[in-house]
Amino acid sequence: MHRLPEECSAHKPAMCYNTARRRRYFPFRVSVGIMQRSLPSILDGLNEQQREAVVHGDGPLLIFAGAGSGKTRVLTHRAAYLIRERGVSPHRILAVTFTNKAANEMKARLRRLTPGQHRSLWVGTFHSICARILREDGERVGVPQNFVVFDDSDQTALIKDCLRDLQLDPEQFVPSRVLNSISAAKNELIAPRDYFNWRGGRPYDEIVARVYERYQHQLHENAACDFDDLIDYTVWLFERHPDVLERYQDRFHYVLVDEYQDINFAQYRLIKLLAEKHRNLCVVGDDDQAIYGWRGADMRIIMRFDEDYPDARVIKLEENYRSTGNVLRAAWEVIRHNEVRREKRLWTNAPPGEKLVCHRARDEHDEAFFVADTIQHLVEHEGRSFRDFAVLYRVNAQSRVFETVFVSRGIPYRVLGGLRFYDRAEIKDLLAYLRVIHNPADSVSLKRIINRPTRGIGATTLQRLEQAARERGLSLLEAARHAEAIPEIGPRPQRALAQFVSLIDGLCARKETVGVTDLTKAVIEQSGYRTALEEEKSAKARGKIENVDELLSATREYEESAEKPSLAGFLESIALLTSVDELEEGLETVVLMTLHSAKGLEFPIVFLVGLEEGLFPIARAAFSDNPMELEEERRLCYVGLTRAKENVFLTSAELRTIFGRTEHTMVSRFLKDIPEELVEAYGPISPRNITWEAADTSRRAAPEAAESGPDGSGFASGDRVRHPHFGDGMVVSVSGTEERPIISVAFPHKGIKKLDPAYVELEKLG
DNA sequence: ACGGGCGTCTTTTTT
DNA sequence: AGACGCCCGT
Repeated sequence: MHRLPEECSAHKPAMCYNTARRRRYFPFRVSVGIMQRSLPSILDGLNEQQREAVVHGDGPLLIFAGAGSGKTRVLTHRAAYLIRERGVSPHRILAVTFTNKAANEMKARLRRLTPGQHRSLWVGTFHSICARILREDGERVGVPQNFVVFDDSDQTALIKDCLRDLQLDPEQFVPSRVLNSISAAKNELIAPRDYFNWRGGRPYDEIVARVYERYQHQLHENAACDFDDLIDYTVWLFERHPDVLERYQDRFHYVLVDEYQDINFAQYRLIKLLAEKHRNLCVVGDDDQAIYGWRGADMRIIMRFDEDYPDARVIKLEENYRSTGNVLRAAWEVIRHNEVRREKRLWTNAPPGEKLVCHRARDEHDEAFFVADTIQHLVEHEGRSFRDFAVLYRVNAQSRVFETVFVSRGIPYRVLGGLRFYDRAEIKDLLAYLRVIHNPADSVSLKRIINRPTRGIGATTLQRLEQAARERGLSLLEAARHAEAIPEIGPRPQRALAQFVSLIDGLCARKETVGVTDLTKAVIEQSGYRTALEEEKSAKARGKIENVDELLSATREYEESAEKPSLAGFLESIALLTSVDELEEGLETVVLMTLHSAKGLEFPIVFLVGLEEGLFPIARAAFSDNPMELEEERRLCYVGLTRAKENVFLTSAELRTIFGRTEHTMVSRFLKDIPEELVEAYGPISPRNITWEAADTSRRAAPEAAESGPDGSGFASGDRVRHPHFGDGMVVSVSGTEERPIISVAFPHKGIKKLDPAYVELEKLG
């Protein structure tokens, strides 16, 4: 019998901080169900619109599915309906989701609705589906069969190499920014040679274009794709090889796409090509929940669906089954301020429920105390469990204070999206070994491990080796294999290299005969990795050894659950894992995550924290004169509010220290959008460790009451000022001493400037 | 070749 | 406040 992990850990008094523990490989292990006597009905319990969407026949269909309107249900029931009632072979259906978790959930539900048939249905994320297609047919566009997927850190490492090769100053051309530009181009299917014109031909763009070109070249040399390549190469495969496209078109008579509001141009193109022939394209989305514009998603795509397909059926799902009336009303009051949105409004039969609670804390510690107090109170006195709560924040950096406070209070919690298990250095090292074994051309991974653990191959040797590899057109491993022919490398490093090559060769020889777990074991032992850690004898090293052992249970788990386990499959599934995929359900813990990660999830009680101008909405949007950025922030707020089934707590801090800077804050404008009658306010509370009852007595009428302009400079947060050079801006904070205040002013396009009024003439605007 | 220590820089969200 | 990179001493 397989013991599910929650059975083991649910009643442990200790917390399961995910900082110490790997999360399970598969977020969803669907428990083996009892045999279905009779199939669940497909149409029962659906409302009129849902039913309409499910039974829609052929032709394009657009479903606007508001938050909590039963979207997943409609999607799965539609697939089941096609299979059971219309005789469509599941083999002919493709369903594209945003996360693996959503894909797994859909599979699990389909298993119940169409037992025995669900297996041949393709469900996956854009990236996993494309990876699968490229694995099959990628060679037609130059993608080798054993390609690897480069993650974020691989990409950055490679970009840095490219900058170095082109002798560009990484100060001037910040790797992460260059990478963003390249990614933006790839989202729009722009190839390196078109980049310069596409961007408008500034001198900077010419440089980026050269880096882009080199980067692509290097990816190719490494037999690697980055995330965006997976989509782009598949589109190119389809565009250049109509026979391949037709094969897939004929396979997938029905295409379903979830989260359509968050797709980018390349993904749009891909879906368009796939669905072109049969035109049975069903897309589901909600323009009010479009929150990925910053990474190339284009909500105009969903807005224009009915222009693209004039015969499209459009169905709106507006009945909400998740939240109370008050929560829904609050969400509405926020989102209705957006200009760019389809007309629609969620409604519910549910009672109004409790009011939202708002609290303005003194600083971020008090904010965390308030959240902890509230959680403890509700758990102790109102029968709530820790799993009922989610703390949602705008930026990951906010999680730390909550972690500290939760640890001290003994509140069990998990943080999503921080440092993932697979991002840890020791795990990445071992994965790099596996990747080199799988794909010897992967020089980025090889560089990572060539001297880890240290084996006498230092920076100088590596440099010489790379040089030789470049000159001879060899991969790093090939160059290392012939190290004795490189005169620049001394005899000692040559021997070390020879030994390293034979280590890799030995491991490669075993990859065909042993499973992933045994191979990984061999890597850990033969590479000397474990020995090196054991010799270190520090607490840190012991933790690493634990993680290394955890990796072995991950491979074991993979081999048990995968249909056809392989090294390639294991590596790929890790590369395409998202942070929510690691959210295991049913654990008795509070969950902390960003608002972005929370999309698609729901919790009885939600804390929306850090509701401050400049944090949420984030500074860039708050002080930008591009209203679209603010609209995206507002949608993010809408997403946060609609995660709650029963209660919402909204918090902010008067003083916030973040990234080592302390600043006075103003309450978020989103909070002010919510009508007073929906909100009750608590605070401010000054003594720490207050109890809920204490907070209760310090109830105040308005949360903004504590806002003040705290100094003698004549300037306060929120003032509009005119600068002789920068123009008009808004004071966002006042710091420094009372005699010598320093004022931070946000100027549109120019960012936030720290100004000393003693030197600059600042005119206060009425 | 290697590791420690110091200084600098960065901080939106992530498939 | 933390991560990272660089430089220096061993």
